[in-house]
Amino acid sequence: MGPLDSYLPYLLNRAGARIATSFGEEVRPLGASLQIWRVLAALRESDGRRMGDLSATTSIDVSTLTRLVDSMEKKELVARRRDSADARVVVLHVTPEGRRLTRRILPIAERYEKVALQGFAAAEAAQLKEALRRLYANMDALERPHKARG
Amino acid sequence: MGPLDSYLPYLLNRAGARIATSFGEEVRPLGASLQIWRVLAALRESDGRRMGDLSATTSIDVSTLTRLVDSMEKKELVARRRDSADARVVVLHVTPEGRRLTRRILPIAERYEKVALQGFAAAEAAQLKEALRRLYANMDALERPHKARG
DNA sequence: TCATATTATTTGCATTTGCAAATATATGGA
DNA sequence: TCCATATATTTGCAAATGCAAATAATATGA
Repeated sequence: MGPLDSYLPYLLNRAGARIATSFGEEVRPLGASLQIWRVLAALRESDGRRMGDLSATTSIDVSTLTRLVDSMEKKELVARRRDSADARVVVLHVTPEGRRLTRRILPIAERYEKVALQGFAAAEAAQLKEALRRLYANMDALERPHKARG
Repeated sequence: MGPLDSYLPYLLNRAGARIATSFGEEVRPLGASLQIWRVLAALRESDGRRMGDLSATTSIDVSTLTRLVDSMEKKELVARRRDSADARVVVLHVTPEGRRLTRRILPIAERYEKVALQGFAAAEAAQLKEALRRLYANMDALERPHKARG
């Protein structure tokens, strides 16, 4: 392996960690955290998702998610509901308070996207995103067979 | 903000998390972890780095790093040494045992790079890496002034 | 229908994490 | 020299994390 800064996982982690840390600092004064935002963003995309689904889309381990959702329920940001069709399933819904917080964080999130891609032509940005999707999909090849991914 | 899967920080985190989780599972049987690997890889690039430097290049918080290095010392993978010129500084050196572990992990790391970039033309891969470097540098714009980055 | 396997979520528990404060050393003036 | 400030690392402590086991409900098949 050559120099670190041509090693893809390194570059990926470094960029991701930097955004994550900085973003976390910014939303903290709002009583939020990066992980809280991830859940809210996933619910904003489609409300009433189940725990396992949320875990897959947020990349938060499902056991960690359970406890994160506990805390979010205490803050009245979301509400758990048992699925009527399949009682094993728990679905999450945002509350008005959750929507309010989401609205406050959204502009920050948009700013991050903008700053991160500063100096990128639209086509370059699109290319980068597509590459990240491809890369993610490529990892299927290493996944242990018993554990599927969304 | 549009759909999650066109939001860059989301794509970045998702790809990074997936590689990280999978890689972590693979090196665990070797008695290592992703974070241990990050430190070893940084030292492989240049041995005898100080804690703050290592923290910056691995994206591991320096207080976390202190304790990680404690555990790595116990495993005899690295050795702390006080800098003779400036006694505040601690520099880290790999031990033979550390080099042995590094050699065992290297092929795994190389495989990850290969798998992640499967189907990418060389030029595409180079482009992606360059984009990640640019993106990282772009984050300077948001960094609070007092806190520099390497 | 009963036993067994499967799927979804939570819990137990030890480890890791990261902010803030503490410690240790260094540096640059009065 | 002494004091104030800056820099490097560690520690205290509470919270977050993640694996494995436990719990709960459903589906399958004899």
